[in-house]
Amino acid sequence: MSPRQQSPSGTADEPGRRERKRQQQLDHIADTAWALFEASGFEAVTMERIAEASDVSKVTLYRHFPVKEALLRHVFHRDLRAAWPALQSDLAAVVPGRARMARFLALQAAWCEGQRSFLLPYLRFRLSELQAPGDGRERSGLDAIFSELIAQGQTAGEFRTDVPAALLAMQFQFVHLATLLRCLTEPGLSMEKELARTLDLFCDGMVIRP
Amino acid sequence: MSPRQQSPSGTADEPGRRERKRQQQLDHIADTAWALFEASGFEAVTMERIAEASDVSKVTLYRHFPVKEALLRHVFHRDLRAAWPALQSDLAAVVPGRARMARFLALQAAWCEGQRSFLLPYLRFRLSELQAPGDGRERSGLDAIFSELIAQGQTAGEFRTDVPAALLAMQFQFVHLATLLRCLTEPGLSMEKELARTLDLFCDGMVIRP
DNA sequence: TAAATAAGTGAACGTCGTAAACAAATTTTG
DNA sequence: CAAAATTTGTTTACGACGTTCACTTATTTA
Repeated sequence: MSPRQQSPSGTADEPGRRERKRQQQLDHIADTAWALFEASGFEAVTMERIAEASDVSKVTLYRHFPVKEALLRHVFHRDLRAAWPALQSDLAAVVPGRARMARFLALQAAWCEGQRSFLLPYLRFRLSELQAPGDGRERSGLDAIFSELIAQGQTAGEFRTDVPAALLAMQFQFVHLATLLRCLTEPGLSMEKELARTLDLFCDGMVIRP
Repeated sequence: MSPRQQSPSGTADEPGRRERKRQQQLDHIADTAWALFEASGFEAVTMERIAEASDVSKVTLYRHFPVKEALLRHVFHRDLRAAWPALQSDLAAVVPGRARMARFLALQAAWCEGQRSFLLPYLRFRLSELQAPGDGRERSGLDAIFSELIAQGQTAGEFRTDVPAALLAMQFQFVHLATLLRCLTEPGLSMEKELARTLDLFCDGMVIRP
């Protein structure tokens, strides 16, 4: 055979056969788990059953997904990556800053409404892993997005710059998660309205001013 | 024996022998656990070891404290109850609203600095049980305090009233917890300064105004 | 005094998540 | 191309976790 090189093309984005099989394996396990969740509910499905149904050993399953919630994260993040281009061009049509954030939250609310079933355990998980921001954990797509949206608002002169965008984003992410959790646990709340209210409160503050 | 009545005195606050022994038992277990935590660190101590050291069966331990973190909560809440009167008279000397909240946070920061060792697992726990506010869970002392402080600010005309005090308190509690967690995980941050900054942000909002 | 209630005990069980030792496939290196 | 190194996966076993069940003991209530 001719000695072919592994990453010959200009960019180094060719994952290699091993990495490709790995991603396949990940997707396969996550999809299998998702089907089980839909059949029996998230809580009722055990890791052993997922391993069995995906036809991998328990140890292998744990290597890829240390906790059950990570399976949800895999699917949700894959969805987000898929929806990102369309989302981005939609946002580009709105002026940066507060208005663009409001638009993003409205879109997100609509998406979340369609995911009510497994959103609660996922948010719990996100909240618990949100605690140690600096320790090399893989940052979710969301905080990167918030950071970016807020930085845009700062550049536009609309948002204060005495607090770093990353810090503002972290604070906002907590009230954001809190709001979503409230909508999921308290019945009859509109996610869109509550998220809009949270954004207003975060922008205008609690103190009354003329 | 003469037929003594159980709760004869005007108020019904006489706990009865059983309840008294129960509280004793709770304190005894929590204190024993605390000693173990200080000796070996929170994570390293197992529930079995706590049961053994307190000389109660594992089932009994789990009956009183379903999770290890509940032991921390017992001690922390006992401390808060003990410190509450002094705290309250201190706060009464400051004008209600933002200034009083700032004072409370400063006091709390000082207290937290002395509790660094086991504060992190406790805050994680609080955050996780904070999710379902309405489902009959025992509310911590803190959210009641925040609700009260914020309601005072509303009465004084300083805080907006278009959002209920309870909702403002919940939102604030999240950014408050987030700030404490950040101070514990990132080294070299002053809790007092960061909490003050969080309060300022919550009061004034993210948007720049003249 | 008798019945109801609450707290506690001991043993056993199934699940969870991990560690150790080992096998197979794929890069990398000589 | 073959050998070594790395990655991926499996089997087995183990300790901790949290719960269930049947059973004692103490207190409250009738």
